[in-house]
Amino acid sequence: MAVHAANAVDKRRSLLHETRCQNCSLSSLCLPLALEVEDMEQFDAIIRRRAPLKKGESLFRQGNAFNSVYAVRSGSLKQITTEGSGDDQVTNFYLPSELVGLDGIDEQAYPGSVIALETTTVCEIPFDRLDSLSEILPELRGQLYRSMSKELRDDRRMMRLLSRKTADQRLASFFSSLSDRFRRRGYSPHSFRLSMSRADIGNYLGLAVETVSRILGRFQQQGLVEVSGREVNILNLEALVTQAQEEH
Amino acid sequence: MAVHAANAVDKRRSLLHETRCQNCSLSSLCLPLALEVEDMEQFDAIIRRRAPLKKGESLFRQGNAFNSVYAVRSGSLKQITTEGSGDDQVTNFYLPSELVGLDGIDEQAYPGSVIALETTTVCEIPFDRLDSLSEILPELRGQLYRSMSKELRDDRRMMRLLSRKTADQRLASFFSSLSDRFRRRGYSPHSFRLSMSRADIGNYLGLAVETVSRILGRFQQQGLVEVSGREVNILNLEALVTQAQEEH
DNA sequence: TCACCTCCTTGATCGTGATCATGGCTGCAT
DNA sequence: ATGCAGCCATGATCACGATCAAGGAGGTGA
Repeated sequence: MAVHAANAVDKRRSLLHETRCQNCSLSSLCLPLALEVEDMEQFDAIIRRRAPLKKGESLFRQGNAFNSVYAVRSGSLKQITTEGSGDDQVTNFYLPSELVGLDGIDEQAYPGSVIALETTTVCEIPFDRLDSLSEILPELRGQLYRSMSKELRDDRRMMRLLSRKTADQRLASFFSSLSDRFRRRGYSPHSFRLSMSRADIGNYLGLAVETVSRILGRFQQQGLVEVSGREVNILNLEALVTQAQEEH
Repeated sequence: MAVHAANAVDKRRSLLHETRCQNCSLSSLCLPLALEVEDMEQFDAIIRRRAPLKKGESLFRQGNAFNSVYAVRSGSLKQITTEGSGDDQVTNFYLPSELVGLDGIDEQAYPGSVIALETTTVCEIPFDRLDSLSEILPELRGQLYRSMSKELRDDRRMMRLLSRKTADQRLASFFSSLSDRFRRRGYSPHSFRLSMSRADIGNYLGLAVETVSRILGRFQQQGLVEVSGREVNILNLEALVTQAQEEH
């Protein structure tokens, strides 16, 4: 009987192209990374898989009630916060294994819209259940604290970038950071495809699109990268990292 | 016997001008805000009061091992992150009831130095004990999540400020935000003393000191504020808030 | 009282990156 | 093929705020 029920669940999951945390290639980067197998099953049980988002679709909109956080499974998304009329700001890009929505806990509403940059799948994690589970799984709780803490650190780095770095340094930072994030996820750190437009990049880095274009052109002339549309080849990561960290 | 021990503790505390969370005027803003009386006693028990910091002294330095978070009790502090040689960046100001050090959890080291801007007292909260206590006190855990989430939201607001706002808007934002924070803490939202220098403000907002000075002068001419050294009188908070939010 | 130091203000000039304007490229529908 | 739309590149000009320079205000110690 219990077996039947379990099978039914499994069947539904496989129909939706879903797998379990235990089999997920991202489990070493994702929230349950510190969990033992039996604990991971408990965690897995609270997760809701969602149908893939198509490019341009939103996971949620700014102001929607906060119920869940989401772990990116594949694809990528951007977070956009709007203030007043038409003044959009890209505040984050999310890659696989990253957690989306943590900034909505406080006000019980999402402070920005999150939009898929390509076909993207996410795992939905209802926050009240995550919170309850974090009560009995100290490792999970610790991981949640660490995730939020890391996001705080990253934000501080971003503030430094926005307030003290030149346009060149910002782009160098952006590309070396992307390269690093891809590397950690097992992709090539040298060759990848940007899922976001130049406009998104510029908006995120506090630069005009034209500036992004011009500087990418210059980087290419300097032999740092090879860019063709959204295909990127990093030729000299070393130099890019140096460039990103240089004093004015 | 137990009574004696308790008295001894009380005595030591009062010698150090310390009180308990239960009597603290900030308890409605601080971490234990959601706790019942008996729970607050448990929380109170893990807190270590520290001798006041004098102006310019540091609570901890960038890179120090992370052991505790701190709640500001009185006074104020700034967080500074240094990269390379001499490139300092002020990434935060902390006022009473705010939590310091949450961004150190992830790497078990503080990502920036935190320095008193005036005579300042803090409550030290050892993080491992806080974590343990958050296991049995769901309200405390929730409050911790909310604190971090709020900081994330504030960071996003800061990013928007740094990447899209003019110098005038940044200062208008800064003053209206300060005013609001003072108001919430029961101080006058119209009249207060800045504990940070113009240089600190400029650094924090991504502006040169000269620009800060000039714009404050202009605000004064426009009748928005009255500034004399570090004494601030906000004459037209309304206009300041509008100014801060205006599209370019 | 004076010298000294830090913090702040004000003026003049310069440079980075925004803005405006245009044209090319790519993909897509018909 | 053709037209259209979104995205990207490049050139010309402009403006905001940085930087350089100098001087004033206020506090502190000899």
